Amino acid sequence: MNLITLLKQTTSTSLDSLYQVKIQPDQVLVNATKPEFEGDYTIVLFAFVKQLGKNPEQVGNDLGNAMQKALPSIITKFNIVKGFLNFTISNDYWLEFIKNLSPNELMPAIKHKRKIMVEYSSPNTNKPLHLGHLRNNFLGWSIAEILKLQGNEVVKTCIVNDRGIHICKSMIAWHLFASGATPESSHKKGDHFVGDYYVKYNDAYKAQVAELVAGGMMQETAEKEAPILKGAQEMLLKWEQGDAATLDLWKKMNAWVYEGFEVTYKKIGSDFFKTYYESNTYLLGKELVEEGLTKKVFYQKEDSSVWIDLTPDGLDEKIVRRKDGTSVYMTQDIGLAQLKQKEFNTDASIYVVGDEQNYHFKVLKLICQKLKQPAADGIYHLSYGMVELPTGKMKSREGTVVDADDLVDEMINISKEKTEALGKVSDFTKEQLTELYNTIGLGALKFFLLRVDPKKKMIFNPEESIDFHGFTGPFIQYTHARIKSILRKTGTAVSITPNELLPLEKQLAIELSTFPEVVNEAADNLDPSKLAIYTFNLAKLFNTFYAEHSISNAESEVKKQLRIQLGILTAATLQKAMSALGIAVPEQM
RNA sequence: GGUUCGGUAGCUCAGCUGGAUAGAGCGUCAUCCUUCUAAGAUGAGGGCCAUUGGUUCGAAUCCAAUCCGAAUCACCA
Repeated sequence: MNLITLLKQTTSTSLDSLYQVKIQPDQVLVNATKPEFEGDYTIVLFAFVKQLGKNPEQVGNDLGNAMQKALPSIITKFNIVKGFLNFTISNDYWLEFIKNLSPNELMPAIKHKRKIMVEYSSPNTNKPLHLGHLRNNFLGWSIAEILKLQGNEVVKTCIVNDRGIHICKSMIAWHLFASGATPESSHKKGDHFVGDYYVKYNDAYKAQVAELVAGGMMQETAEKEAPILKGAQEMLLKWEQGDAATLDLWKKMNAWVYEGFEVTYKKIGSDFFKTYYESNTYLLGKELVEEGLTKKVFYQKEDSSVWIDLTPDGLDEKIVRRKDGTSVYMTQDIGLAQLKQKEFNTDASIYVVGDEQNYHFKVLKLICQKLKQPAADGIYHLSYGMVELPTGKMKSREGTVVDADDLVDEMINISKEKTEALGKVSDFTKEQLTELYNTIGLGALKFFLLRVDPKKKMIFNPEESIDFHGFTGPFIQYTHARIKSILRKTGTAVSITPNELLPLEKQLAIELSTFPEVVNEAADNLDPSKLAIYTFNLAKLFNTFYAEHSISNAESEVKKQLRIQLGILTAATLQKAMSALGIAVPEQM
């Protein structure tokens, strides 16, 4: 059992036997003691002094004595400052902890394992990936790894948005302006090539609207009448009717995009167990509309469109089938949720989607619940904030985006420059160097995007390059490499014997002991930033320790053994935590 | 207008299930490589925690109102 839980329980039982008062262990607040006071853990007494009708000094003394008696091998002493009861934990307890912790078993599996689907990435096939997609991909990958670390089975999926009017826009632009050009002929990555035509469409559209307005047309009418828009709409219609030429063009252009995506995904390390294509799923959910009507969850208006009334739940009315019988986005999503449930039978399904769709997912879950879909309660939306530029939102069609490929390449280049300037890896082969640059560059980028609370929007300034010092991926990678360097010299065979613990040694042990809780917290909140912060704190603490105490040149052999073990455990914990963020840690850098 | 989310150091962010003197990183200034990797460490400076009121022994944290910003409330996806 972990120490904090033990302290809470013992507090509860001690108070019961002292005063015959029932206080649940959950109600007991146990904190790490502030450094300026003596002790390791603090129980806040105010919470129950009132209930007991005694002064804090009295309660603190009684409780302190009772707890020390109950846990003689753990609590060595206690003191009371105002309403705070500070316990000092015995060195033996921490020594045992350090001795028994295995680098291969840092994370005990949780009791209730689940099968969880994580859907992430969801690209559109009319443009290349940008910085916002990177946030999505890193979050999705990381939350999947965190859930796996807990012992869950995870299925990663992706839904590709490969049809619709926006796809037809780049198609019509290619049709009109490309005169047969291909990614090969223009030496471009396929997704970028197609994305260029999406921008070209938009430019042409704007020009046409302006022209119509200049000719005396109302702005609003012009926006509907622009010939290129008409062309795109016509293409969509043809696509839906299965027109062979249109489908050929669609397939050709999508294939270009997939080829480009594959390169990017490989580089950033995203993968999927199954990929769904909207062109296959956009008709799903039709039977569910019928079912909903029978169950009276949905109702039909005079024009025969079908709706659900969510006003009793504090939301609005929502359409689920148009009057022409076609389904809407929501209907598809309900259908897809049902399909995924049939195929994988998961306990929970996490959708990694931007916060602009908060409302959509609230409604989706609610409708699924009302339809009594088996997976309904397990729907979670990992909602993340947009990545914005100092000038505002990124817009693909305006071309004001930070391109994913460009940014990744830039990060790798910077890591190359910095590594070369430091000159610490002269013994590396060319392949090893390439791998190292990738590891560090991507590490910096991933950490940068994962270290903040997902639900907060973030501003990225392309003028300021992403840092390699301080609260960053490379800092943690560096700490890991440094420990490994020491361990290469000292060896890793250790035997821990009784020993006095210095404050920093104890602090390291305490920090290491909280790893499982942090993983669980990150998983429960779908928030990898909790782990990122933890790795930083651990690395920072180790660096302080490193500057203060020598490992290979320790005061005594006993100390050396102890510190080697602390080094092993710290390196392993950093490696585990970082890999759950999708970041590799090098042996040397 | 309704709903939701946010406002903490010059900048980027932690802390938010109420607890001791509000913490990091970057940037600024100063110190530390003949001893395990200086992508490091140590220290200084920097704060009406948006505003006002309330609850409480105790509020950055909870409640209410106000101000500012964002998203959303599509027969778009």
